Amino acid sequence: MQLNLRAVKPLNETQVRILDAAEELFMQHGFEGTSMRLLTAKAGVNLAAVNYHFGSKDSLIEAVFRRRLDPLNAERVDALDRLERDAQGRPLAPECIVRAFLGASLRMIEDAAHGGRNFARLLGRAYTEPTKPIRLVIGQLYADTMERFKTAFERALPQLPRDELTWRLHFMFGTLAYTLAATDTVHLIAGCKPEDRYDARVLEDRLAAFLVTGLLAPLPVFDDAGKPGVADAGNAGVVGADIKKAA
Amino acid sequence: MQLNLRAVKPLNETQVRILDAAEELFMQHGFEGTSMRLLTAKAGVNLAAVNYHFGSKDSLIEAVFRRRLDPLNAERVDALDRLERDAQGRPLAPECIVRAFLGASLRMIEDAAHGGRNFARLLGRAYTEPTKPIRLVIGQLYADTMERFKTAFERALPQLPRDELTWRLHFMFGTLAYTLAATDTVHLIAGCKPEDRYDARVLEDRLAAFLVTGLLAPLPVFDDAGKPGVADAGNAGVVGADIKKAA
DNA sequence: GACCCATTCAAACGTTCGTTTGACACATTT
DNA sequence: AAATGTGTCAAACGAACGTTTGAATGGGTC
Repeated sequence: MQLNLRAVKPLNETQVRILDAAEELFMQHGFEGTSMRLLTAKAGVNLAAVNYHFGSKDSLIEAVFRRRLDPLNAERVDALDRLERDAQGRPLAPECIVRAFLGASLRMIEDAAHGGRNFARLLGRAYTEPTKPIRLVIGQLYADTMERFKTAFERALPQLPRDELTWRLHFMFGTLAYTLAATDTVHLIAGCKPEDRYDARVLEDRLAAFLVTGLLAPLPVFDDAGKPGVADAGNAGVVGADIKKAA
Repeated sequence: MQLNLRAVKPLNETQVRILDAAEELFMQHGFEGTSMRLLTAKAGVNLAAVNYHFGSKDSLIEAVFRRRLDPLNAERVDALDRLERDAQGRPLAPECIVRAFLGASLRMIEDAAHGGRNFARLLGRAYTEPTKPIRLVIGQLYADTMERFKTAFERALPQLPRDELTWRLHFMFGTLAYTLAATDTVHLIAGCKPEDRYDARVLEDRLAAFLVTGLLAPLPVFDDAGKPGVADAGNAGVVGADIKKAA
C-alpha cells in the first residue's frame, strides 16, 4: 500500500538524464529560476522531452524528490526498525535514534550514486521552500517517517514534555536541513576550510554530539529570573573539565 | 564608515508600499516566483515604480533585506557591546551571547512594525537561497556581525577547539534560520498547535536552552567504538533527574 | 505665466517562459 | 508488407516576464 511507488516502471535513460540535470540546476538556481531550455540543454535532450516523460515542470520536481527521498526515508525507517528489534522492548538511547535519522542523509552527501551533495543541498533548501507544489510533495513524502521517529523519541524520552519534544525535534530538523543546504556558508563563519573534515562519518559525529545534547537539555525556565550575566563555574566547567568523558 | 547606510534619504511612501509588498510576496512565492506586475498590483503602485525608485528587481531585493537587516544586526551588536561592557573584561557566559544573537530576530517575529513574521520567514529562507544576488547581499550584510560574535564565542569557550566551534555556530545559525523560516512545518511534527506558545520570549527560552546545551556538548569521538545501543543510566538520567536543576 | 524637478502613468519594447504540435525514425507486432 | 507504438525532433504557440519610453501631472521657484 505505501510502497506502490516502487512498482513503477524503470527509468528511461532520457528520464535519468533529465532528473540528474534537474537535480543540479534546481539546486543552483532554484525551481522557478531554472528554465526548461537550460535544463534540457544540460541534459542533452530535446526541449519537449520533459513534458513527454513527466507531463509538466511541476511533475518533474516531484519526480526529482521522489527518486531520492523514497529510498532515503525507507533507509531511515529500516535503521529504526533494526534498532527496535535489537532492543527487544527496552527503550532506545536518544543518540541512536538521532543517528538513525542523520546517518542516511549524511551518507548521501558523499555518495554520488544516490544524488551526492547536489540532492543533499536541494533537499535542505526544500524544507523552507514556500512554493505550493514543493511543500505538498515534501510534506507527504515525510509524513510517515516523521511519525515513526516522533513516537520513537517519545518512548525514549518519556519525561520530556510533549510540546518541548516537538520543538526540539523542530530544531533538530532545522539544523540538519541547514547543514545539508548551506554547506558553503560555513566559510562565512569560518576562517578555516571545512573541506577536509566534510566526510559523512565525522559530520555525523559532530551533529550527533550537538543534537543529542540539545535534545537532553534541561528544561528552559520561562521567567526572567536567574539569567546569568557572566560566566560562572557551572557553565565554564562543562567544556573545560567534562569535555573528554562522555559518549 | 560602516553605518553610512543609515544616512540615505528617508523612504518615500511609494517606496515603503513596494518594500512591504515585496517582503510578503518574496516570502510567499520566492524571489524568482514573484513578478513585478503582481508586486506592483499588491502595492497599489504603477508597474514602472519599482524600476524608477529602486533601479531593478535585483536592487529591490537588496533594499528589502537592508531595511530590516541593518537595524537587526545593529541591535545584535549593541546587545553584545552592552554585555561586554558590563562584564568588565570577565569572559561572558555562552548563554548570554546566544541570547544576544537570538533575541533581536525572535522579537522581530511578533513586531509587526519591524517586518513581523513575514520578514522573519523571508530571512530564514535567504540563508539557503542559491541565487547569486541574494547570497552576496546576505553575505556582506552579515559579515561584520558574524565576526564580532565569533570572537565573542571564542573568548567565552577558550577550551573548545576552533573548528568544532565553527561547526557548532554553523549548526546554531541553521537552527535559528529554520525556526524563523519554517514556522509552519512544526505542524508536520506536532499534533499540537504551537500558536499559543509562539511568543518571542518563550521561543527564545526554548531555543537558548537547546542551543547553549548543544554548544557546550562534550566533544564528539571520531571512532566507531562505544556507540551505545540502548538507553543506559547516563542518558536516561539527564532528562529524568537533572531536568530541573540548571539555569 | 514660464520653467523646473520629481513622480506617476499607460503603453509598448524585445525576450524568455512552459507547453503543444505534427512530422519523422525505428523497433515490434500482425 | 502493413500496422502499431514509442520516442525524438524542429518549430511554433500564446502568455508572461523585466524593463524602457514619452507624455501627463502637480507642486515649488523665479
